Amino acid sequence: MCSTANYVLPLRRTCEVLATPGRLCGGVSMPANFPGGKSHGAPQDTEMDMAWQELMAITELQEFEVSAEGSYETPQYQAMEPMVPMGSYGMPQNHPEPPPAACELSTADTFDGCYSEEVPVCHRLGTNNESLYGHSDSQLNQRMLPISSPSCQPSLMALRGQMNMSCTSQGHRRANACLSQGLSRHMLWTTPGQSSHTRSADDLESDSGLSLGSTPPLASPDNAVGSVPGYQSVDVGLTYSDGEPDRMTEQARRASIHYSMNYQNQPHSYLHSGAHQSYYPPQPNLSHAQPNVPTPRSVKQQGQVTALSDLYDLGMSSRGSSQHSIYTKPQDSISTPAPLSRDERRALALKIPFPMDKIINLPVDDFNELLTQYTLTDTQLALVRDIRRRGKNKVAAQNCRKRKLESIIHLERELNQLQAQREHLAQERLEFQRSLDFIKCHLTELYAEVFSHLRDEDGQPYSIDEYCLQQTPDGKIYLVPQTNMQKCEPC
DNA sequence: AAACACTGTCATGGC
DNA sequence: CGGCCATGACAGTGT
Repeated sequence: MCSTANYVLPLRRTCEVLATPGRLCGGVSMPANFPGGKSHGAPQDTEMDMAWQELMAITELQEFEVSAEGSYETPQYQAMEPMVPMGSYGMPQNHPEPPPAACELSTADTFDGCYSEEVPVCHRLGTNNESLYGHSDSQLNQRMLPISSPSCQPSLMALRGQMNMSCTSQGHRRANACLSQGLSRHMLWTTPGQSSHTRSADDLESDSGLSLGSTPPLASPDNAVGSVPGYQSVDVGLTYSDGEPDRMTEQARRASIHYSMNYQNQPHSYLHSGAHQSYYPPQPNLSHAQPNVPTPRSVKQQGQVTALSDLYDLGMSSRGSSQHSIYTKPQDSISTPAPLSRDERRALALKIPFPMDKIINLPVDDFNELLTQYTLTDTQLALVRDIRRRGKNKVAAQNCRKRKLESIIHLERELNQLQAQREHLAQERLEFQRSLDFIKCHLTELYAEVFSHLRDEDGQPYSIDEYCLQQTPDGKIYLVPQTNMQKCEPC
């Protein structure tokens, strides 16, 4: 059954083939007379057969290459195909302890105990030795993988030559855990040199509501108070400094409220537009700016709204919120409402006869229709359009910031996931590399074992340093002199 | 006082 | 072409 004749057939044919000039990269032939029959002892042959079968199986592994960064580049490996599915060899991660990276497997027992588990293919082969021994060389050849490039002879020596290569690239760089932390919201929000720009007094006024480009200067009543004739004709009966809203006296505030209440007689008075919404720019969702987490500021906002509601309940149309003072800590939220916003004050000053929410939220057609219902001066029209523009932009800015925050949260989450995935892949790569090192080590030992059983015509062993085994595209194995082998390597 | 967060506003570009 | 929207930038305000 375990006839070594079957085993040595390929090598006998090797001798025959090698006798043909030009077959192996220059036609170097080296007759390898392998002991056949019983003259060399069955036990030795059996052991050799097993080693050979394992070697043939391992040969398929020549393509099993985990590309390590500059650590393991072998053209012969890359030229071979196809690749054995990795799963067939059992990844070391299934074992509590990974196989040793160095050649520690010098005994067959070690193979049985380790490699057979690591490489199920070999295990399978080892348990079916008899049938394997009965294979004809063609059957054995079927187990040998073809070479992708016939002109380039794959060399088992290439594997042997790599046996000493250490896989130093296993160490993966730990994912930068600080990256996520570094991507702080603050970093994204901060704009350098913000405070370096100083505005002139006019600029400050523009910040207080002047529309520099879209609206002619007369559209700004704050400026127009002293400079625009059209505005001078407006007597609102109150004085305030736009730049000092907090200094708005209670008397002035009451005056403004009283003034606004005069609009109750108008067809679209502030109160008619809805008590809680009148003069109240759209606050689509105050929680937008601070999603989910109620900040002290949002609490204050709520309190402010409550106070405003009280005001409205009292019949006051004042919204009581300034663009910057809406979050002002209510010193006396009941008796002292927050000052009006600039636009609200301007609207009051110019006697705009409809509420802020309508100015801002009405569709453009309705808005234009609303404007046609009143005879407004150019100043008033400009102010109304500015109020509308600013109000819409305010909402847009709030939404924009909300989206920005959500985007940052999403990206941070994604970053964490990618970092975890990267670490997982790095670990997997390390395990693959260990497995590959083990397989290489095993292959080297099998290679040496095969050589130890080869004999020339005089019964002398072949030197592993002088000869090498080569596999041809048809799967045959040849014994080639090392010097010729080296000559063939460049191809 | 400095740093930071939040907000409103403007300018700009795209639709 | 006007209106709307999105967004970066800036400044004011509060914590």
